Amino acid sequence: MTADAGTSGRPKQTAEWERKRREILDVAADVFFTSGFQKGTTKEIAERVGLSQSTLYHYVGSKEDLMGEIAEQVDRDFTQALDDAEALGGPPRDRLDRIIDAFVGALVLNRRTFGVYWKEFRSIPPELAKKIAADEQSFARRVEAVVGEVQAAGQLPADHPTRLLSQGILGMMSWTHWWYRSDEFTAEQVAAAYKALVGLSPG
Amino acid sequence: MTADAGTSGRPKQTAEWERKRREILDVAADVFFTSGFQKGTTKEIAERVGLSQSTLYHYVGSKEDLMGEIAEQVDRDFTQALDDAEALGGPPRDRLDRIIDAFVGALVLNRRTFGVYWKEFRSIPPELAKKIAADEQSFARRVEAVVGEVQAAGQLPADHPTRLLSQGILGMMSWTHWWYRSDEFTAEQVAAAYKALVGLSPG
DNA sequence: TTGTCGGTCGATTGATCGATCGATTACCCG
DNA sequence: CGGGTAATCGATCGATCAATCGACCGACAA
Repeated sequence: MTADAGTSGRPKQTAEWERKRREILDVAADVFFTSGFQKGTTKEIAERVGLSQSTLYHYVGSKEDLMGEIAEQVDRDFTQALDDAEALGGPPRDRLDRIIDAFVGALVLNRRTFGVYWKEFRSIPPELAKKIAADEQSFARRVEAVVGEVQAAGQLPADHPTRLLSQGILGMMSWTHWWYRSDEFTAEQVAAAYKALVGLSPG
Repeated sequence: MTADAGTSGRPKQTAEWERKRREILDVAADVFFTSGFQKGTTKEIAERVGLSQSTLYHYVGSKEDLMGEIAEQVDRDFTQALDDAEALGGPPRDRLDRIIDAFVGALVLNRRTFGVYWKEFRSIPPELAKKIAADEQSFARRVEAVVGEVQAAGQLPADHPTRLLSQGILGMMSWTHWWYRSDEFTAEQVAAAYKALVGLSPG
């Protein structure tokens, strides 16, 4: 991936170069979010960054690479949020509370990036997609484990499969990307409502 | 849309013709679901129905039309499910119960079609997309109204915006299309778990 | 038998777009 | 100044596909 290591090496301008790269990624996420991966053209991305279409390829190996890096970012955000939420320990219900806070927070902060991730999952380079799918599954399993503990503690209905309750919670949160507009509610309000909805203590 | 009423009229074979049309729509939904609207080719659709790419155009006006009709189907399913659920009346909580049952039921029954609807919403012909977006909004408002009543009845937390609770429930249900596999759980199990999760009486 | 017409196909067209190439300019180091 | 390298661009290539066109076939009616 990432047409890395050419023959003589990549530019040293790591300062400005990396900054521009970041900008390209951001713009790409926005373009893919509004137009989709296939319809969003490299020309549009390039021009919004102030480059010609061909110059874009000095910063990026291919259009697919762009998608790949966006997905990797989301992947990292997922696990980071979960790690943070679980690091503090405490009773199961508190951990689930924090997972919801962290997940909703991350999602609201990067609505477009997360949206691209879900809507355009098929456009991720196959190799990378495999790894990311595995990560996502392990993510789901970790959440499931916490939900299971909450059930055992009697704070969620125990007479239903843990997997279903867990998927319900994950879905509730994930779906936020579909309707959320930043001028209506804060991430905290959303998270608080979700926690209340599943019978957890409000934020 | 729907290159309808040409000059002299469409074929009379309404029997076989309509049957083939239906088959094309089904296959298209499947192709779009697995490959996406842009990547899924008319050639693939045609061949899976047993026609040549060009012959497909005797049954369909354009690729966009296919997408449009898939979306209209989902649109109808949405409102149908809601109408059915509300027709019986009764206390708010019962109505919300039935909405969840109906929505999850419809979604599980047509996973691929619903998935296409959400992932490829941008590919719906603009004119139609406007109408469908309006329908979806009115759908959301109707659910919101019921959720509000349930809150008023003290069966959902009242200290959170109705809209957020409603979106949470809708999201939980909608997301099902992302992970659901028919060989693990039935629609009833899923619906029951969702109802329990939001503190409603189990099915 | 012959004419019509629905259904079918292969070939082609036309447009879009990702990616490459060669040339030009700007910048830094000696 | 002057050589090298990064960054930029315009032009172009090559591939993909939706959509059209013209021809053929077979059923059914007169």
